[in-house]
Amino acid sequence: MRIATWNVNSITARLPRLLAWLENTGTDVLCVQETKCSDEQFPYDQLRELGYEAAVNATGRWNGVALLSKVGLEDVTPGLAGGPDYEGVQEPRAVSATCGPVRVWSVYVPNGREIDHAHFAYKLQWFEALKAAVAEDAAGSRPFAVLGDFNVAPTDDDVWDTSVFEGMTHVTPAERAALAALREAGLSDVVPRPLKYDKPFTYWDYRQLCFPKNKGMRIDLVYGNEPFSKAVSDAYVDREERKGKGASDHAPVVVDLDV
DNA sequence: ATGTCGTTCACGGAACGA
Repeated sequence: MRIATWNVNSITARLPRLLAWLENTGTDVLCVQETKCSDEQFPYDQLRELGYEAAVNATGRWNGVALLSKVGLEDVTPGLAGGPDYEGVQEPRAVSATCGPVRVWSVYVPNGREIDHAHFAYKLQWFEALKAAVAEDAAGSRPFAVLGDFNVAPTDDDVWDTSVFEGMTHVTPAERAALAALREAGLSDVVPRPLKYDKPFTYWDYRQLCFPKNKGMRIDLVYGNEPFSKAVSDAYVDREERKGKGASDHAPVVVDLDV
């Protein structure tokens, strides 16, 4: 079974590439982030033609997540129970479902913006709620994973230049402690292999030729429980998908499982 | 170069988020 996560930065803008990528890779389950569309705008029909059911939590211009599956889609739960509001609203940043033998979450963790911004406190609260919401499945015997854009680089090796990130979000001890808490709950980081260069970056800013210069970060993560992690036969970043015109600023992370 | 994208609002280009 092939499972992947991809922040597409608008599923509408990315649809031709998304459909081609799904066909070419034969992905069974895809966790999508930043759909940037409403439920009405979601391309259910085109995806169904390729054999995918979709579970969607999306409201419009910002955020939005989905799960695409051709191996079943049961017990769909949109949202993060107990999660914080931001400016009075529960943003669409999580959706979970059972896809065949695996229980899966697609998450888009808040960015945080600046360390002293209210969005940063919101990010940390969101992580707390996520840990509480997944604890039971993380400790369970069914293969379980949280996949998505975590907006945190787990270690200094996961950014292209640590000096650039001093005083910035994505690398702070508080954010890394939030990831550590998820690991303590029974999840482990399924680190993909890079297809080129030495580090498995998953995101490169559109600006300043970051991708050609490989000024990237690893912020799209796969956090699996023990039964999931044991079943992993391969994991890689599909950096080819970051190339060329019409690319997202994130590359897909692909995981192959023996389940 | 705050150098790129994507969306919205509203109908060209700014504002916003990432």
